[in-house]
Amino acid sequence: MVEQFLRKFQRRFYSLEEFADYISELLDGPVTIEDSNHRLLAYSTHKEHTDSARVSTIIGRRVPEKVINTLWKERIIPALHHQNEAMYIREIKEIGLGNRMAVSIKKSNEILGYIWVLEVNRSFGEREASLLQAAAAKAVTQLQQVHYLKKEQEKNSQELFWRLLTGEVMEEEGIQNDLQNWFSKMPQHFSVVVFETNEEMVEHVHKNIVYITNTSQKIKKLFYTTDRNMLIMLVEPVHNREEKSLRLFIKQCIQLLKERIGVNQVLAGSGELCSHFSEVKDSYEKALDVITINKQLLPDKEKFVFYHELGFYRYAKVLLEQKKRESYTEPVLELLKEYDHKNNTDLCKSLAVYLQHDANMKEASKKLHIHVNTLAYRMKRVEELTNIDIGNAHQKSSLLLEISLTELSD
Amino acid sequence: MVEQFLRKFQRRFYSLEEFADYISELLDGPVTIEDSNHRLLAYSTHKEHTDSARVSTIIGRRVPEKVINTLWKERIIPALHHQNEAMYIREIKEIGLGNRMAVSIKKSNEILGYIWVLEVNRSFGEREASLLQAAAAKAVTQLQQVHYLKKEQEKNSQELFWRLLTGEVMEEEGIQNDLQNWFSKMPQHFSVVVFETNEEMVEHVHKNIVYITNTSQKIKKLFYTTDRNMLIMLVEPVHNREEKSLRLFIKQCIQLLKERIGVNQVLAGSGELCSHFSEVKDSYEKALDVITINKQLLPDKEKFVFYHELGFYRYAKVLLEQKKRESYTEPVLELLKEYDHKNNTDLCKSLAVYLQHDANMKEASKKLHIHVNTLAYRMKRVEELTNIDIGNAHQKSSLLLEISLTELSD
DNA sequence: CAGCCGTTTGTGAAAATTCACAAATGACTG
DNA sequence: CAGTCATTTGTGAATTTTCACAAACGGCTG
Repeated sequence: MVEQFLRKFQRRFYSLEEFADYISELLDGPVTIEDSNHRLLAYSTHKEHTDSARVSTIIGRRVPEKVINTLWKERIIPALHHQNEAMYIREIKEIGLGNRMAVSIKKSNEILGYIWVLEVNRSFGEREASLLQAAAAKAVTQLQQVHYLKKEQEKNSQELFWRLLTGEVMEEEGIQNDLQNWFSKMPQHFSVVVFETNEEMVEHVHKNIVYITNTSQKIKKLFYTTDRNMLIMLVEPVHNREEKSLRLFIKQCIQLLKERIGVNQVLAGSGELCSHFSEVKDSYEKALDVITINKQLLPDKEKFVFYHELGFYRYAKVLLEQKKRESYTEPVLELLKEYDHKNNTDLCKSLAVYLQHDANMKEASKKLHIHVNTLAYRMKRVEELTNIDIGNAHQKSSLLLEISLTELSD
Repeated sequence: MVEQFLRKFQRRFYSLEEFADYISELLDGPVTIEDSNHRLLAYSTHKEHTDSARVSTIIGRRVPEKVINTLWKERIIPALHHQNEAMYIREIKEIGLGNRMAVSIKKSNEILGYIWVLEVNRSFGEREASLLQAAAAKAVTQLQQVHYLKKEQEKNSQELFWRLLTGEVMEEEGIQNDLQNWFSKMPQHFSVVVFETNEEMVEHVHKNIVYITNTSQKIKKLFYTTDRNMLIMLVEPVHNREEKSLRLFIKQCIQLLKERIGVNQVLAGSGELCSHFSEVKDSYEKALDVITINKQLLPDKEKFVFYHELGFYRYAKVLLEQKKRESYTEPVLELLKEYDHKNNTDLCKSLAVYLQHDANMKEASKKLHIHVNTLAYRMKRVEELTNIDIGNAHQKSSLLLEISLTELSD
């Protein structure tokens, strides 16, 4: 059936809008065409009512993040990626999505975009699915030039970005000009974000991060480039609570990579937010520092996002160097380790968790799955054995530092 | 009168004991002769009863520390130092000291020792004072050879000590032999203690420290030497609670220097306790490290005694280096400082004291002389302004570290 | 000068933490 | 195998800490 409909598309369209309207007429429903990042490319004018998801998409010139997330959760987008046929999608009330049909626009397995048609007048069936599939085939040629232009732009942008990253921006004048050409509105605050994956799957993971970034509405991607297994981006938070939205974006990014493509080994880090392009280099280096620490943390530890969150970890390198150099072992921990080994106890870990939970007996004991009094007893024991005063801020702080350092893999 | 009694001492004494007995007969009371460090040199045999202070001195072969301290507090020892005449001393019940007369044995202003005579049979008056003064004059020649021998010994001991300090002890065999000749009983545990004074008064201060050390019964001085404005000692704690007695000794030493000669600028530090002479070098270096930190601490801060007490301060050097290098300022503290300056508030100091007092509102507020609720309010304010979570162990620890580092003079 | 805002202090109730004590367990020992 | 010792858990009372609220203060501004 598809073959016969292909003929219907053997004509020329002078714009994507015209193409959208044509499909709309054929299928008798509102049509939306998006690029691979769910940015609006074209939409049909159609008299009939339209669902709220489509309205927001058109107003915002992109599919709302919530809608994209739901489509992923419902396995609709993955399904569109995997198949060439058009898909019928039942309404999803909570995101204002009515019944519709969708198809992905693919060229040799690469996603170029999507076509959506709402079901308003006629019930969609086999016939409409085939029609849409034919439309998608035609769309490939329509989109390719857009796609090509973007790739060209990207190349230029990456060159510019590297100049910022390496601090090769001495001729402030020139770069300012370049940048003014680049942005319609100069970004106010921005930060370098780096993602690092392990060697395999680099390309796949990077593609997905870029996709997530492009569809994220918490931040705006200004530049991006890659360096071996690292993806480096300059991003601008959209909201006023800048740090927060940036943190949210990074956390979500890692979360989505896990959910959507099952990749766990992605580390991320952000440099400090800055407002001058001369600071980009510094932000980049700080982002790398964050990643370095995250890499050394135990797997179950909450990872850092910003450099200023590192606290004493920002000294980790020189501290570990000194520790290695002087071969002095903190006597308290040494003694406890010995005692633990000899008596089959767990004082060391208990102390660590206790300190990591801010000397909060309740929380620490919960974490350790022991009774509060048990922990209290152990801490009293620790005090007796090591002769430390557990209510002394300096000692506590020093021990926590020492414990944190020994926990770092090196 | 003194001159006429001098003739009575124009004879030869074949031992200090004989000399003591001779004085005892002349004055009709028990006699004790001590060296400059209140170590027993000789005592008369005398039938009459003797006070408990004298008994303990003879049993322990030295004047008990408590007695010495009281004699200092009562300004008796300083008086003996300053005058050449014999002094009458009223009984001091709490240390078991009966009425007695004393004189210092001096050679050109250097104290060589003391002679004590108890008043038991006859009441002492002018005549006895003059007799005792004459005895002291004679004693000079008696003690000089003891004194000379000791100086000789010291020279050899200092050479040996420097070999230990510089780790030039590769030929373990040889040094072991030397040491075995040196000590009747090989010391079990020992530590290097270093005192540092500012440039003026070095000699005076060092003399006093050595005196205090020699009279201290908490520790035994094994070796000592000096290096510019530093006094370096190897000491052995006498009691089983070794660390404690060593700490006590050092604290007391500094205390006594303040009380007795009004010197405030003395810094001290101990290395770690060790039990092999090959560890002496390391102990020495650690003692120097402790002093370095103590020197950098704010004047009102409690000073450290042992290296293992330094906690994170042991990393101070590399941390300060990195801070200087990277010119990154902790944003939380930066923000607070700014706010304080603009609004004439005291959030920075409040946070510092709060953290230094282990997040204990009551203690911190007491220290700051403000109401508990005021501090609570300020801390809430800090949280709002800087967006930190004050109940987070890592943040607290990091901030305390950062604050402590900024407080170090560099 | 009234009024606002940020700050400080006081009060007392509510919530939490700490502490003492008892009992049970289990490993190790003479 | 009884007994000791270190450890764990439970209970409830004592103590401390936290929190909300009111009131007052002082600098600043319209």
